Parts: sequence; C-alpha cells; structure tokens
Amino acid sequence: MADTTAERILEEAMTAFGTRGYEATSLDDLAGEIGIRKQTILYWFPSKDALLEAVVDRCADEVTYRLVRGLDGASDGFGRVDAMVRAMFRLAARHPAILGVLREVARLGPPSSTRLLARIEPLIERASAFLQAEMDAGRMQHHEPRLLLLAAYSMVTGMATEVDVLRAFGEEPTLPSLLRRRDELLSLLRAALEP
Amino acid sequence: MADTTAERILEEAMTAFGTRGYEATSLDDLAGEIGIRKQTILYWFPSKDALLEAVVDRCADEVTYRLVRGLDGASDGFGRVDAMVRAMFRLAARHPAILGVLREVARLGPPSSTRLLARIEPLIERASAFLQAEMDAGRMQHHEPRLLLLAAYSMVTGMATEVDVLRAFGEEPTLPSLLRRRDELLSLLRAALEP
DNA sequence: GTCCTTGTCTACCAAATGGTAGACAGACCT
DNA sequence: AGGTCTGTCTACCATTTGGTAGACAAGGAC
Repeated sequence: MADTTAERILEEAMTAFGTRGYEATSLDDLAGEIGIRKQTILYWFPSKDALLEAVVDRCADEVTYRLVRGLDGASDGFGRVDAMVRAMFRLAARHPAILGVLREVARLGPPSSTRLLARIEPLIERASAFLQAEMDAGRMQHHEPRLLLLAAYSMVTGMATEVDVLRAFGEEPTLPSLLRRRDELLSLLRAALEP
Repeated sequence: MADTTAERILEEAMTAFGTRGYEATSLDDLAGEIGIRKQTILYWFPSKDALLEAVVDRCADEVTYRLVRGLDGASDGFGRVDAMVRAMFRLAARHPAILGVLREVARLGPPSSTRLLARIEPLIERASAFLQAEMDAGRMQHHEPRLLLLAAYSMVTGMATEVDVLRAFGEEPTLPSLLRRRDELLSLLRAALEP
C-alpha cells in the first residue's frame, strides 16, 4: 500500500478524517503530514469534497469486504452474528480510523452519507434477510431485524471509536481492552439472540 | 426560557453545535439565527471555546437531571434500567440536539470531552454500582456493569441521533419511529438482562 | 445635569483555508 | 535533439473566521 502518491494521500486522508474530522483537517496539514504540498493533493483530487468522496468509497469497500466474509461464513444462527462482530472488531483493531470515518460521514450528512449508505445498503438488506430467516426458523429470538442491526452497528462503532468516553467508563484504548469490549458485546448479543 | 440574551445564545448554540457541529457553526451564522451581531455573542462569552464550555455544562446538567430521576425511580431490577432508557429517549424527543452535543463533544476530544465526562462520571459510578448490586442479588444476568453501560449509551445515542443512518435502516426521524426504536432497544436489553 | 455602567453595534484585522494560474523539471516518444 | 505529457511546486487570491477597539445609546445614581 501507499506506493503511488494518490494512494498515500487517500490513506492519510482516511486516517485524518476518521480521527480529527473532516472540517478540522486542512489540506495544508494533510499535505504536511505526507510530506508534499497542498497543490499535489489538488492535482490528484480536484477538491477537498472529491477527496472525501474517494475516502468514503474506499471505506465502503473495506467494510463491505469484511462484512461479506462474515456473511459468507459457514455457521448458522448466532455463529454468523458472532463472525460478523468479530470481523468488525478486527477491522477496528487493524485500522481504527475506518470506523471513525463511518461515524464522521454519518455526522456530516448528505451528500457523503447518502453515498456511503447507498453502497452499504445491499449489505444491510442481506444481513436483515438472514436474521429474519434465522428467527423464523427458530434459531434466534424474535426481534425487528433492521433495528437489531442498527443497535449492533451503534454498539460496535461506539465501543470501538469513542476513546474519551471509553476512558470515562474505565477502558483504555489498548488491544486487550478492545477484546474485552468485543467479548462483552458478544455476550450481550448472545443473551438477547440465542433461543 | 430564552428571556435573557445569554440564554438565547446558549440555547441556539446548543442546537447548532448538536446538529451541524462545532467547527461547522460560525459565530456569524449563529448570531444571524438569533438576530444579533457576532460581537454580542463575544460580549457574553469571551470566545467560541468558552461558549462551547457553557453548552457542555448546560448539557451535562440536563442529562444529569434526567438520569438522576431515572436512578431515583422506585422500581428494582430491570424496571430501573427501563426507566433510565425511557428518560433518555424522552430527552431525545424533546430536545434532540442534546444527544447530538454529547456525541459532538466526544468527537472533539479534550478539553471539552474531559469537562463533560468529569461532570457525568459520578452518575456512571452510581449506575454501575446499582447494576452490580442487582446482578449480585440475582435480579439481573451477570455482565460487566461499566461495559454494559457503555453499550447502552452507544445504542441510545446511535439510535437517537444518526438520522441518515436511520434512514438507511428504514427508519424515519419521526416520533412513532423513535418510540419503536426505544421499545426495540428495551426489548433487547430485557432479553440480555432479565434472569 | 453629570457620570458611570451595561449592552449592542460598526469598523477593522490577522490568520487560515480552499482553490487557481502557471513555472519547471524529468521522462518518454519520434 | 525537440516536443509533449506528467507530476510537483511557487506564487497568489478571495473568502471566511475568531477576535479586538471603540463608538454609541439607554438607564440609574447622585
């Protein structure tokens, strides 16, 4: 990764937007961190908005890739939910900024949020259908599938991104702590979902 | 409310910071919405940062007030959790921007996040102790209390604030939808917590 | 009436920011 | 060698933004 200039810009922008935020990241700062000039960024991406769009697309691809692997897992019932949650936390551990971008984009609202969600919606649809089928087959307790997904999404992004809040709740942003949070979330979901 | 100028500024700033975000709200815009000049804002609050601090304090007071009422409720076991969740959703329905401020402050990081969390930490401590006691008494399933609180917090703020995400999950930002989300969240928590 | 305080406003300002115009150096083709 | 294309840079620019200085009007205090 990061061999071409455009790639380096994209990577660094994802980190910056996902941690500091979009408005709080100036093109000058971003260029400085990469070791180039702002105009080089504007050569590869015609505007800051366009850069954000590229970051959103990259981010959507990454999340899709992870989640599809979770959805394609062999297990049934809660096992697949387990696999998806683990996939997301693995993503959070390896590239924390990505979940930050999700949250940032949701905060910024349209048009970037529209763009991101349009790309992810098929996944929501698939996951929702899977949950519904499992519930109907009696392998899971009955809940509203989409709202269940929404709750799970909120918990994952919350427990993976809000460092200061975590600190107030007695959790440090370390890997062991992240794993503990993951296991606690899985334990909650298991209690709520397994028959 | 909103009789004195300072009060009007505070109220409008809370709405703006909680919905559009801190950096995205300029003092000129804010003043325009109130119908005054920027310099009047700077007369009452020496700087934009100071205004944010005031908003944070006001927000912490509001949340504390609501949660304390939930914690002081008469019921035991899950009944009290139920009361607290309902209290937060009532807050979300009446003054949606407040939960937005919570999220925004968590995103901005120190020093505002430190300030907010210092004011709310006693509540976390109390709620945590309550949950632990209920679990020890066998009136709730065992979970890590602080992580459980963190999960609940994430779900409440997520399900109450992320309008665009909600829309992707098939929920409109209307009151009936909000109530449905609240009930779904309660149903999840009940399944995970009741013995 | 005079003075002081309070609250709001007009007039500016320095810094930062996204973006444009164009110079320039190297690679590549012919 | 000469011309062209690509990628990066220097030099600017217009606008926005948080903040300062100070004028000015209203209202008490005496």
